[in-house]
Amino acid sequence: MTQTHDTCRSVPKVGITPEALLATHNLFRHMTDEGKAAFKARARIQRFTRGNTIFLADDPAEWGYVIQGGWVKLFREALNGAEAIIDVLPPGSLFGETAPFENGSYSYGVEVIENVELIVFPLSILKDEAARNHDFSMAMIRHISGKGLAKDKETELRAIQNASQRIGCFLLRLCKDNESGAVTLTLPWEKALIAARLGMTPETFSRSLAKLQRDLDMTIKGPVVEIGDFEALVRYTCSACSNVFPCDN
Amino acid sequence: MTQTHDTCRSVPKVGITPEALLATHNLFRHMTDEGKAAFKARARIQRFTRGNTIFLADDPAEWGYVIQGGWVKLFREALNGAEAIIDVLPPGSLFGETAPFENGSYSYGVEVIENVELIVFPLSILKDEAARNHDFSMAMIRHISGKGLAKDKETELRAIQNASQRIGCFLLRLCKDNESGAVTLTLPWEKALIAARLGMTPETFSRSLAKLQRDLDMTIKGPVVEIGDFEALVRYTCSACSNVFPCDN
DNA sequence: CGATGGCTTGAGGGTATTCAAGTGACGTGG
DNA sequence: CCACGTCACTTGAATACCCTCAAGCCATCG
Repeated sequence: MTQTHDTCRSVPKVGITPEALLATHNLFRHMTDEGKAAFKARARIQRFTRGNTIFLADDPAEWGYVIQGGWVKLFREALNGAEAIIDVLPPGSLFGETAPFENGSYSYGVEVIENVELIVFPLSILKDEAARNHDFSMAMIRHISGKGLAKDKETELRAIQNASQRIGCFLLRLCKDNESGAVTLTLPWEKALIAARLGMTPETFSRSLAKLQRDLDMTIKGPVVEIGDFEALVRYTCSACSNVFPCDN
Repeated sequence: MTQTHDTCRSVPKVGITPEALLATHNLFRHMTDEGKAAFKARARIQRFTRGNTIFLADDPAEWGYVIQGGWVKLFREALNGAEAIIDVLPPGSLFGETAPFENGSYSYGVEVIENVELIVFPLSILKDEAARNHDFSMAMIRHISGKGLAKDKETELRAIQNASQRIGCFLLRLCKDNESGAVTLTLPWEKALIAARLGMTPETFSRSLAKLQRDLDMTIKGPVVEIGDFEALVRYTCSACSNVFPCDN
């Protein structure tokens, strides 16, 4: 019954091969054979351990990355040292890929929060591909637009939801759609990291989770969360959002 | 000396003609002659008065808009009535244009905050143009990427800056670059709206502005702000940001 | 066994919010 | 011309929310 840290928090390690990526990914699969060949020839696997910095904001952007396993955080840092977490990315995510279409520099820094394995590839491949392959450039438009949508929703949530509601929202998104009644799920990362992702301190996270436990029918044991009344959580959380569950993002 | 509301808050009315837009705008100027002809044939001028809703989030997206004069706010609304202001757009801005590349619906609502005059055009023109014109699709990638960058910065500022710093940042962006010493400027909209745009209540805005007046060398008379020591304001504000003034956005 | 790391809990404080009242400018209508 | 209402804004008091600093718990691991 007692699960170890590793199993209970494990998230599907994607471990996708460059070949599979090129065949299935909504962006990469639109590349020409020529581009795919270049990708296969030049893509490399890199590993970084927790705490390492992959790149910093404003670094000249030369490489794009696909996460095969592990987690990274995207952040921006103020002159006074304060840090804003833009996002936390799970396996399967792509990052750095929009830089060549912005100003040629990364717009955020990336740090490893759980040992990662990455596919690294030169951004020139994407840029060249977009320049010559119209189908790919259309896919890139959809790709970037989708990111913009997600950012708008993020802005809304941070503006409107309080700490407990943000946690509730996070939990709901961990569930498959159309759950009801009692649900049990496992937090995918350290609580401190979820807290940062949700824009709060670990202490606030802990207290707000305790509040959810008190007010709604929930039980938390370590990383395992039992939601007694799924609908109640939906009511509590989604009242402070423009979408009702199940929402798409 | 006493300026009326209208003059003191007036902002350059762009009043750009569809022709000029097609010739100069970073996105539109990449259209084919065919697309430009379609635009000219089908673009219309519309006027809306303050308080009117142009469209709501999740409405099917059929029209794109260019602001010739006036101001609008982009917002998302939660079920409980809370409203998150995504952005406030000045004359010259484009909105609704990314919807056809997202899911075909607008991702935010738009409401008029100061009587506007808009160029309205069918989004099918953009979609068709992107489908057949590679140059245009590349321009669209740059266009959307730029928006994404701005959103990341916005996230950073909301996370890191306190109310007074956000106001300071807002004031600095109203200034032309390379100001120094003493500067006088005029708030472009109602204070309550600026407050909402900056993610705070009107009361907090008022108090935080008073604090700036106290702590830095500033004087506020109605919508007129006198900055006594520009550099001091820069120091105070930009310490909580990853950019130093003058920043680009 | 002690050290460590993840997490929780407590106390105290700061910032922003809400609710409420009040001011001053402006316009309207008697 | 003045009374009145409206609107934008300010100010005050009480409160909610979250943060910081600090201590403590507990499981894991060397």
